[in-house]
Order: sequence, then structure tokens, then C-alpha cells
Amino acid sequence: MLKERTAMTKPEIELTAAEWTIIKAVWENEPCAAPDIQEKLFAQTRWTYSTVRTLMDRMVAKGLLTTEKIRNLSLFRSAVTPAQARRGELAYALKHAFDGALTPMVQCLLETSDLSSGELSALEDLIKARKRAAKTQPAPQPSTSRKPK
Amino acid sequence: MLKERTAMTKPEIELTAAEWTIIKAVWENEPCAAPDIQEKLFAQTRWTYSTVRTLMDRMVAKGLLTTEKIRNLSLFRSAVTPAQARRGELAYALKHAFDGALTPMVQCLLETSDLSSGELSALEDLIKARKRAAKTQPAPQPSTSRKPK
DNA sequence: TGACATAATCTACATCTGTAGATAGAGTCC
DNA sequence: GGACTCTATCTACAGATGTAGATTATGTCA
Repeated sequence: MLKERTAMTKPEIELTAAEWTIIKAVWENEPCAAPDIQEKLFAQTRWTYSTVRTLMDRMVAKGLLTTEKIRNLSLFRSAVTPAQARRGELAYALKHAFDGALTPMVQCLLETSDLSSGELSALEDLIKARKRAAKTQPAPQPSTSRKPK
Repeated sequence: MLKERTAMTKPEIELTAAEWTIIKAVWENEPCAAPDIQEKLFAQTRWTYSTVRTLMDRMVAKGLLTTEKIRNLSLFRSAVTPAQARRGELAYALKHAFDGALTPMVQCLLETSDLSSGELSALEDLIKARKRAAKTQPAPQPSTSRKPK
């Protein structure tokens, strides 16, 4: 029936392409009704109400969204923040494609993409800021762990 | 999941967790036979020969591996390079989680992970190198394109 | 109280993934 | 040639995903 994540450390959030599409729309409209999301996405996706609704219901079952029923209407809200979702995505890439090693990942990003020198400088600044932060505080979150499946 | 390969541009490689496991083993043994891969992975995954073989055959069908039959034996080789696979993974994350914007992605990486100042300096050097390269040459590859299915 | 417009619910179905057991074909050794 | 041992092939099956039609319940307006 329902499989729920009882909390503690979140079980590594991973979203499919369709789920990303939905949740981004939800983030922008929270709280929102399914028909709103359907309309909002129709131009991009051509999804029918049924499709959107099925997707959203399944996302509720997975703990990605929540619903609250008000009379005849289901109000949806996101259950994960953009930051959490992003982290999950990065963790997946980091874990599988780079065996957890961050530096090569950034390197690959730099090589693959075509950044202006302004953007490069912005990144440099980010790193400098991070260095300063590291001096004062110990460190942030622990990074991903290993183990397939 | 679904990959949409709208055309021309490389079909955007995406690997599932199981496929990553397999292809990494293949990269390290190329060319190799399915039983080798199975043995190699058994400790980590506990997969039987059937499982590994099915996975590998499907990967051949998808163009991720190639086979060549020599008498009774199927020899497998990778059909995508580590770099291609990595780029595919990054492209997916970049596209869905960061709407294609690289700087926020790097920022998220920096925030989430706990890097030593040595590593941070290494990143800084990478960026500096990239800046220098940008001065001499125009630019590398174009980055990913957009449009959900 | 009908006639609509809306939203929800149910059911369906093709693929794709993860995981394998059962069976058959080849090669090898006595 | 039989007994083994690999390797390959076939078939299966549950669960996840993408996509939606059909049917029903609810709300609204004349």
C-alpha cells in the first residue's frame, strides 16, 4: 500500500525527468491544485489531466509531495525543497559517474561547458568564500557514502 | 527513465545505477566476457550470471556496449567512453536540477560537500587554467540544449 | 431540478528495470 | 561416448514509469 519514509536521514532523493517537471511547477505555485499544474505544463508537455494527476499521486506516495483535501479539491504541496532535490541529483551523479570524487566532477563540468571569464571569476569567488568559511567553521554536511543498491 | 534524443546532437547518454556498475567493470577489463564481469562484481552485488548477462545484453541493445562472438564466447566492449558517460550524467543533473545553469550547480556542490582547503585550492587552479585556456582558444563544446520530451 | 463544467477516481497498458531460474549447446577429459 | 563444466539462450516476473481513457462525483447556474 503505502511505503513511507519515517524520516531520519532522507533516503537520497532521486527524481525522474517527469517528476522534475512536476515538482518545479509545484514549487512555483505552492499550494496548488492538480488542474493548475496540468494547465501550466500543457504547453511544454502536452500532458493530459490524467497524466499529471497520476504522476502527482505517485509522488505523494513516494513522499515527494503532500496533499490535503479541501472539500472537493486536493491541494498539493512539495515535501522536498529545491535544495534537497538538487542535492539528491548531484549525489547520484557524484556517486556513480565520479565515484564520489568531487574535484574530477568539477573538472568535467569546466571542460564540458563553455563559460565566460566572468562566470569563471564568479566560481573563483565562490571557492574563495568557501575557503574563508572553512577557516572559521569546521565543515558542513558529510558527503555521500558508497555502496551500490 | 526516458531519454529524448531530439536528434543530431549525441543521444544524451543516461545510465541506471546497475548499468553504471556494469560499465565500470567493463572499462576495467575490456574486452571481456560476461562471466568475468559477473565474478568481478559478485562480491559487491551478489548478482548471478543470468542477471549480469541480461543487463549486458540489454546494454548492447541500447548501444552502451558491443559484443563480438568468438566461437562459443561473447566478447564485450564498451561503446561509450567514461567521459561520455560522465558528461551524460552531468548533463542530466544540470538540465533538470539546475535548469542548465552551471554556476549554481558548482555552488551547490561546494556547499554540500566538505572539502579540504587543499582540494579547494586545486579547484581554484582548475579555474585559473580554464581562464587562461579561454584567452587563447575560443571555446570548447556547446553545452546541453533544452526541451522536455 | 436539470444541464453543464470540474475535479477526482479507476482501470489499463506498454516499456523499462532489476533479478533470476531452467534449459540447451560446446568443449574437454577419461 | 558419457560425464562434466562452462557459456549461452529463453522465459518469467514483480515493480517502476510514462501516458491516458472512461466513469463518476461535485459544484454551479439558470
